[in-house]
Amino acid sequence: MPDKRTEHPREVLLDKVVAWFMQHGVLDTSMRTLAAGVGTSNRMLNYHFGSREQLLTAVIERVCEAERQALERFVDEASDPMEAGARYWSHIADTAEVFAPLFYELSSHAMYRKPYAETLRTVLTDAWLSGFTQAFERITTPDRAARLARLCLAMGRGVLFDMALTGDRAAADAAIKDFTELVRREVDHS
Amino acid sequence: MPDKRTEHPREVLLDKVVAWFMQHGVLDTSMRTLAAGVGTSNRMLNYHFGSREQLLTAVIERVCEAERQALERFVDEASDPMEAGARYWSHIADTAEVFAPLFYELSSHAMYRKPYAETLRTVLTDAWLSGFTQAFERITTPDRAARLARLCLAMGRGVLFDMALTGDRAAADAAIKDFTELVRREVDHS
DNA sequence: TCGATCATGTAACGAATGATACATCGCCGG
DNA sequence: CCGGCGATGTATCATTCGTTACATGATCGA
Repeated sequence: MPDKRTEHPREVLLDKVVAWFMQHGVLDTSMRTLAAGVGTSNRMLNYHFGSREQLLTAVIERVCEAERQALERFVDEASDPMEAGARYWSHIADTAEVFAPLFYELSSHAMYRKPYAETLRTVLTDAWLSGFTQAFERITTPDRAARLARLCLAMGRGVLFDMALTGDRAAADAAIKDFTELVRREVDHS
Repeated sequence: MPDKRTEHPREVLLDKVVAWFMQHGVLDTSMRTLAAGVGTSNRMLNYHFGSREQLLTAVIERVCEAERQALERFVDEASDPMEAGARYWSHIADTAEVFAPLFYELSSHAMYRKPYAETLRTVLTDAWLSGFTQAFERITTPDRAARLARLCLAMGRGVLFDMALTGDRAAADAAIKDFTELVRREVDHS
């Protein structure tokens, strides 16, 4: 068990804040509502994070960090990119119900605000694109690897979007399966 | 020129509101800020729309209506679904810079609120899925048409998302081109 | 034990919010 | 010409917002 003093209350609070945001949304949640939702006071939120803006930044960094770790695991396991992708998709899908709305909300927020867009673009697009490309280069040419990587990334997000909006997990799984086969045939035939 | 009295001020106001939202975002825009942005007063926004919530509903219905018309044009022209899709993509891409952020913002908003989700799901997913499926049934089996339709829809949204976040139109065009060829080969080989 | 430092609760501030009451304007029908 | 009605401007309501001042509690080293 970690020493109580080493788990800074700010981090513990941030975990709860992210969890709350995943269930209730970010942009129309006030500091007081959020504070009540995570069992503290708005006074504490401002004490630990400084301001609402800094809290939002911390939230974005936290989810981006989770993304980075997920990518790292993916690259480590991606000896067969197709299989690793399929396995990773099931993890995404399992957690998507609470994760996807926050993901798209923060992203749309970033589309209006360049500084956020820069951060999210780096983490969500550049990093994943690089990871996918590396993985595909093990089974095809670099040029084709880059193209397939972009398609996989886009497809994953599109399917995730549909699932978040419709709640239809089965259809999403089927779509990923269809697409995986499509790509596999494409790689084999080349 | 249409009679001045028949273009209800509410509708012309709604046009301006949607345009403003596309450039500046919805959720953190106040009635006063919005009113100033579209050259009126918050008094007028409440007069014509009743409340902020009803205004948001009107905005969603407006963009959904635009979607419906776009779909209608697509289905009419989709004798060759692949070519129609490519043509329609270029239209999407041209208008995406101001359209996509609002699209994803409203969608993420809907993911937290079931009533909105129902409306958006019907217009954004069911209708388009049906349109794509119809188009593909002209060149392949019904089962495969449904599967391909879902893939195309998801891919379009994923690529649109990437483009909105990165601003990289060329990469998006290339991805759509790659995917189109992928699908075309799949249809031809079956 | 004592003091220091971090954490927390209470209460309040000024500003901004969504909404409205009231008066007024302009236009068209009679 | 005027009477009604939709549209608009002005001013303000009560709330809620993000933030902060001040006081108190908790915990641990010296």
